[in-house]
Amino acid sequence: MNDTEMGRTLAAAAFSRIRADILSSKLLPGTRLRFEPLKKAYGVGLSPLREALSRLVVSGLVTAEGQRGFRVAPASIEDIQDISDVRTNVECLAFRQSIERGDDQWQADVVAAHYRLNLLVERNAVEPVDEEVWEARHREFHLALLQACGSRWLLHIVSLLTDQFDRYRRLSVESSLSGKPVSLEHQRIVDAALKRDVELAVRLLKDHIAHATRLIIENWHAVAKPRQRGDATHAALNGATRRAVKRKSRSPARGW
Amino acid sequence: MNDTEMGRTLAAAAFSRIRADILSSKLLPGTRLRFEPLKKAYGVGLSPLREALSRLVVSGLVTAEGQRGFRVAPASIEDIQDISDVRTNVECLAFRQSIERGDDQWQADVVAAHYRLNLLVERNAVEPVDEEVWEARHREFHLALLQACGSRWLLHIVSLLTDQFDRYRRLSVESSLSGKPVSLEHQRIVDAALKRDVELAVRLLKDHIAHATRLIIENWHAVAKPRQRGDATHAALNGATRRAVKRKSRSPARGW
DNA sequence: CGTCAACAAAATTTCGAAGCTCTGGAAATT
DNA sequence: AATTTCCAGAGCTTCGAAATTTTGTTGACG
Repeated sequence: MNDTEMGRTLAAAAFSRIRADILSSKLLPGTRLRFEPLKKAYGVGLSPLREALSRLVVSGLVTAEGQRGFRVAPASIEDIQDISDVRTNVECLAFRQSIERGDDQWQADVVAAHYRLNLLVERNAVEPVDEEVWEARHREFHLALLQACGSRWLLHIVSLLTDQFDRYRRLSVESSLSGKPVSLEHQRIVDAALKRDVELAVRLLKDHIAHATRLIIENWHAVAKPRQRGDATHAALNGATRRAVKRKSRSPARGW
Repeated sequence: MNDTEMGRTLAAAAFSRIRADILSSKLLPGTRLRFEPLKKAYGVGLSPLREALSRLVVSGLVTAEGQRGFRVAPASIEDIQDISDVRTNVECLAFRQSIERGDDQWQADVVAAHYRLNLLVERNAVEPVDEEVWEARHREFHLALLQACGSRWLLHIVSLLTDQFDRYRRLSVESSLSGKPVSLEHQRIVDAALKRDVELAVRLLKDHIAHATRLIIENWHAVAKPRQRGDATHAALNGATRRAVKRKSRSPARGW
């Protein structure tokens, strides 16, 4: 495991790894997160685990209910619709500011990030590329576009929303790696941004997000419904299956 | 302590209480958060404390550095300026949607929240009103304005930013309780919102935030600089004072 | 006299066990 | 037969001590 992301404490490492497993849909929405299985799966004790899960609760990827433990945050069409709307608004705002304020260094970073992303897409035509790597590059590309906005908080909020959005995308869409239209959209966004055509660039980004959202929602019924509130942490992590649990569902929603 | 906010676990209770102490500036920016003092101050063990502090890290009110413990998030003029800008953008967006979508129930809630806030201001002319109560009502009022926006995530983000903003306001401004101009601004915002004059209402809200931000920044040098990276948890919680700590400051910033 | 290394003290992080709450099912009551 | 109460098992939460890491100090060396 790379030590780039994983901080210096076991708790921070567990946080990163569980977050990654939720984003990659190895842990499905509604899955109960029991401690014994998690201990075995991630090889850490209770304290770091609780700490990691607590952080994920505030991040919105996990829910905590009273004395009844943790679950992967549930997923719904209403939720992804909301996330998509808010992300569009916030990210376009940041993009606008970024284009207006960006200097030469920013332009260079955008070009570089775009190039690195494309490299993967091209290589993928020859040999299969690790999905995880593409996700990282894709995230870096979108971040690069906004980097010059000048607002730490805007970037932080976009980051939160990107986590949420990506979870839904990866839950619903098989893989965006080989998507030709996606690459074309990226190219056009870069072109408009470098030409400082704010209105066009922002519109293209907006369409890009809308396009992705449409794909997510179209595929929704095919993927998301089965075993929504499933119970099996262990199952999720090694392929076995268990019974689903019926419960009166004490208004789960999110913990805020 | 009311059991409304404090959840059902000790960890959740500690989270609420520490959060409240940071927002009320009982715990100053940069203050080291050592465990022994905190254990005594809040009467809980290590596990719930760590969990609470972990959640506060993600909330942006506390920073964590490797194996060197936790601190109250530092404060700076750049930071409050950024927070103010982002809050203005996000909150105005939510307000706009709220006015457009709000129904009768929303109007009634706005009027009620405004009335409850004013009640306190008037009572304050007779006997001193608890600052904590005013803060809660003030928050509820602003929330009521946005409640009809229809977006859970927008409200969540506004809530995050409000925490940050309020910390700076209470750190810098003595008390907004008896502020006559503030009350007038609230009144005008309500009037415009009820008349569904979106442009006017949004502009007034924008000015309201800008006004508060100006006060914060004007008072900045008088309050915020002294003992910025102070060391004393215990001191902060009972009034004593200790030496300041000089350190090479391994790029603190925020933990994201 | 300043710099560096080793040591000792303090603080944070982690582990494993004990306490408490919740869940599910069986027995008793209506 | 349906509802309620009680009990046992499972699981979550919390505590206190052990293990690591950091920090401050002292002494040796250049």
